[in-house]
Amino acid sequence: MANTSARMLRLLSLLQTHRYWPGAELADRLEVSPRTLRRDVDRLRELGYPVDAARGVAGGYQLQAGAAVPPLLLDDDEAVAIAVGLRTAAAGAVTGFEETSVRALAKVIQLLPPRLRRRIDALRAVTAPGPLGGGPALDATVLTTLAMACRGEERLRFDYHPREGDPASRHVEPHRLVPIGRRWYLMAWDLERGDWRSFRVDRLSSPAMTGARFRPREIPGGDPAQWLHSRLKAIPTRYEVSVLVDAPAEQVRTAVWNYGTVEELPPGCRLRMNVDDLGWPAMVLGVLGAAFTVESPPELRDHLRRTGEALIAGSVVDGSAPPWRRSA
Amino acid sequence: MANTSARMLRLLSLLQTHRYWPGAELADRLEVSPRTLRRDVDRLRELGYPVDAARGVAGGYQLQAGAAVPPLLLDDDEAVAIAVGLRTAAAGAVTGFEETSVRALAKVIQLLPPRLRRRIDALRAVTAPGPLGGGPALDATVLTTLAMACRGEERLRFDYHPREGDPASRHVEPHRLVPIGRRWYLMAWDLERGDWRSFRVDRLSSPAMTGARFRPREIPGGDPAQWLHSRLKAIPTRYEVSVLVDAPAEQVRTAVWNYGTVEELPPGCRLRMNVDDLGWPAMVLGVLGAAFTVESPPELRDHLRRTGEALIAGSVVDGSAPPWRRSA
DNA sequence: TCTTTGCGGCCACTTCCTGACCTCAATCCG
DNA sequence: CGGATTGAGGTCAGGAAGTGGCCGCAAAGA
Repeated sequence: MANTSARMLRLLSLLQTHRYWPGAELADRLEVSPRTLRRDVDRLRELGYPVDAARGVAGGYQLQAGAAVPPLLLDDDEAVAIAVGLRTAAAGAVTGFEETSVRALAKVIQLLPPRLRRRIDALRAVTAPGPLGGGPALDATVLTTLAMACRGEERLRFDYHPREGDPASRHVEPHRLVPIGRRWYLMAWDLERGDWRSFRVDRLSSPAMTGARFRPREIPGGDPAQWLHSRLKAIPTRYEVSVLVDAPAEQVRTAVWNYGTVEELPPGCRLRMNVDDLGWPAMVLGVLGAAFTVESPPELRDHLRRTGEALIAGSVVDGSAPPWRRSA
Repeated sequence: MANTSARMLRLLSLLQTHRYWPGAELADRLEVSPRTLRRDVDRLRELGYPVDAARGVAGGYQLQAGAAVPPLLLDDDEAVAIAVGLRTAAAGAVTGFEETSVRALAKVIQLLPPRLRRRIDALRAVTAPGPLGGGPALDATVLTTLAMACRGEERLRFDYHPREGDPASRHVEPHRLVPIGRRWYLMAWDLERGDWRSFRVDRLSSPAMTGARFRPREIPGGDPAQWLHSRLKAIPTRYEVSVLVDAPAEQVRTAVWNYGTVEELPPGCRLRMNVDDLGWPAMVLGVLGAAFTVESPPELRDHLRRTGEALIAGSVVDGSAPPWRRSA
């Protein structure tokens, strides 16, 4: 603790917390003379972290924004908040940030003390917001374990429940984690099969890093995202939704988030979505409040009619017991 | 750059990135002898950051999780991802983390270089997820400016558009930022009126820190959240929704997020929400797919009927032009 | 078994850190 | 305007600490 480096870190930490610190107080906290404090501040400035100083009564030091990101010195709550925020972003709350968020999350998680990790894991699954249960539930712990294994180039064992067939244990060299649509895929070299495989993260459970490290192999084709895309084209979704909507494309785009594609078709637009569950498109259409026509699939028509009837039924004025009680 | 402190930070940074570093390479990068590197690693360990070392061929150093959060050394992308994630969490994506997230966000934002801040601000408004336009649009830049002013104890000017009356400029000493329900409120001492006031953040625009610092006053009653709550009770929402739902309380609770309260009423439950817009409760009811009865308000019945009819209308099979084209 | 790679003691040399003292400069207050 | 407060920074001497080179040792893996 008597170290200079340690003191500099503490100083940085102090400067990151409150905001204006009188020199005397800083010197006191760091247990050095004011002269040395001034030198420390100078050192920080030389390192590229601009420290602002105000003179006169109620003067003090303050860390400002500089050219580089200074080392963030976080307390527990802040670290947890950051991890939680990243996890949400990774789960798709912010379009386009899934991958970067997972990378940053892996870094943060890896450095976090176990007790904080537990606090974060306590908020178990993070569902992508929006679908209200329509999206696949994503176990954030699984996701971060995978990300850490990719980063650390560590072999991985997990149970995998394929679309068809029985669950089985796998042993792989994990390479990349790729978000496509609202899902995450793990690209890995399957050690038992001796070939590249992609795994849907939500079908994967109890991943465990084995501790064995490996040298990354060449990824076929170079671009993993593209490779995955080409593989996934073959996999069908349950419903291909196509709806003509009488609303500006922009409005529809906002409502569907990035769950579907919107095609301008003045004065309205065509909305296409690939989903396994019809609840989400129904909700979007209901909220839009615009006229629309279903092109496909027929099942969506049924679903909409049923939802519509349910809404109307519930809106009936009825002073007696609710219908679901009467029928019971 | 020839400094020990700087080198330690660089070492920490390196150890935070890849994962396993051969000692020779680290020594090379830091431009010191291997012996000194070993000493640096020791120093890190003494500071409480556990560095794992593996011997033998393909050995190396690796930073592990320790008792404390080590200084996070982030690159640009990671910093942006963190800020974006925090912003989303602050906007209410994760229940219960709004306040902590905003605090952490203020800290991060304050330290971020302007170019990164611009990248973050480019993703303008973050709407609370869920309502799909139903919640108030929150300008994240405004929110962080307020948080920074609170933290830095700097006076603030902004334009405020009250619920009733004309917009006017305000000059305040900002004290706390409090999330209540889905909204943010700023507690501040109004300098012109010489009294405590609360401001709804989404009614507030172009905030600017004046640079003048102030000494925080005593907050009346001590607990700001409570004080605000008592103030807000008086303010009515437009609709008080109450619906009996034939579904387990737990399921309903998941669907409404924290927009309303759910009261067990076996075999179903009663859902209460206070909203300004009926779209959100309608959506929840539609997605639930359970039978329900509206208790109040009457407007919700109309709204549901109209939505239901719209859904049914759109589900009609019709090979020709869509209805909204025929009528045009 | 042999090689690779980290561990850490020892030593001499050099660097830089520290606290004390001083003068100066900006800011705020009355 | 003058005095008080608070930061800036030069200089100096003593001492603490960092450094590289050397060594033998201990794991881990082929």
